[in-house]
Amino acid sequence: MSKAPPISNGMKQTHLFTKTRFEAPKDEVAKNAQLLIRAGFVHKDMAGVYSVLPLGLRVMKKIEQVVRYEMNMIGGQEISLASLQSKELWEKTNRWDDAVVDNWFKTKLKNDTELGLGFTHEEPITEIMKDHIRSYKDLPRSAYQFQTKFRNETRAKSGILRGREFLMKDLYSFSRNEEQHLKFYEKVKEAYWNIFNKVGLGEKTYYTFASGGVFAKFSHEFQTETDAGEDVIYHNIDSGEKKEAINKEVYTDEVKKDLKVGDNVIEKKTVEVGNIFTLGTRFSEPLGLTYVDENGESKPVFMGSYGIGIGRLMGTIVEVLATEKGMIWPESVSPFKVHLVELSQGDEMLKQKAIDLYEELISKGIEVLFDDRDARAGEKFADADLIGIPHRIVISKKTEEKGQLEYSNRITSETTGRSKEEILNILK
RNA sequence: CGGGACGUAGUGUAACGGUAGCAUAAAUGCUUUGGGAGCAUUCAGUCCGGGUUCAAAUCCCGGCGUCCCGACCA
Repeated sequence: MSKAPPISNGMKQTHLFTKTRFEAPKDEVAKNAQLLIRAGFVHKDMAGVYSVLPLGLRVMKKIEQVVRYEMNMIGGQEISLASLQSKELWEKTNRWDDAVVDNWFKTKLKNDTELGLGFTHEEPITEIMKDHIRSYKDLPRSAYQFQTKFRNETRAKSGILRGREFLMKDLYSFSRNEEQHLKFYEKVKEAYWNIFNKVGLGEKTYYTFASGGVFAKFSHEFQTETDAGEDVIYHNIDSGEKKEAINKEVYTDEVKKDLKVGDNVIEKKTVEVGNIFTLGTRFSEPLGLTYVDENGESKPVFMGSYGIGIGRLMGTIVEVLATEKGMIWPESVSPFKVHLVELSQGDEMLKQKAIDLYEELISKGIEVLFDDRDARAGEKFADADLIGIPHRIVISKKTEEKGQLEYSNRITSETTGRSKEEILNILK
């Protein structure tokens, strides 16, 4: 009896409060921000701070869902950590001092107690795990969240790729020793590849060796090739299928020798879309997160942390896949699956037919953005190209005469007359 | 944080120290209708605070804000 309200699968553009705009704002140079703002996906509040609007939020949620699935598959448990951070906790790991961490946003309670706005969460998650990890039998464990991070960057840039407030997926792992940790590390690596492949960035992404910190020779970054990026990596051409590279920051003769990389490399400009990091006991020791092993011995937990910037990922997808005409979303993260465009031009029968089709698609569980606006064809097509939904259906006098609908694909630009059944088959 | 550029209707752009204009968007009407239409009418602007001057969008000082290059990015 009870049916989910169909409204959540569909959106009429006459109802959507955001508008597209023809021109990009003059103060945005980055392609990602220009297109996302023009299409009404985000709104810039101030330098490095963007609010997310309905279409943009749908993309963010889709990306989250792709990431969430992979995190769950490797045993990650979703949580939500607080943004307000206590000074005392961070002093224990020597990360409160502005001389050590220069991008804290700090604030105060009414009684002058100092607080920070979380820029990462190793400390609080470690503190929490002290309540729940006692024995080697409790390990390994991992937990992740999607949460807004605050970083007081000296310079925000590249549109939404480097902001002061941004949504991030951060995963933390807890293992009994390095060996157990590395097993999980490899699983995260695979999960990350799945994620970047699913969101359409796999081909342009490189598993990159970067500086590792205290407990590991290297950390690993997933770097996606784009001119909007701020990192430089070197990819060994001889490595064939392997999408591996070395970050410029560690590209020394010694490292090249270590990784058996010759001089046959190409330089690429990239953006860091993910990272995986061995933390070892950097946090568990100062904070006292220990477990007891089989011999009754108390040992510090061996940790790792793994991040993916959700907003940055959205921006990178735009950078990599968009054309001059507009964005192109892979189906996995598109705000809607289909863009239904009606060109009824005052023909009530045709309009009703379009509405019926809209409702039918929704009832079949297909997400539809319905351009029911009373606008000219050119404007509608231009907006559809800008918004970048992968499948488009046009219903018009022309299609009516042929007894067909028109289907076109944003990615291939292929446009064909097809029956409704054929189209439903494509959308399956 | 160092250097540079800049700030004019919702958006994008003009204006020598002397009438703030154009385009677009928005509103109304008529025409038009498969790739950002046409005509007419309307709405709408000089970031903030000082100073110079008969007169400041324009020159000077301070602030705020934005972008770019660099540094930084644990």
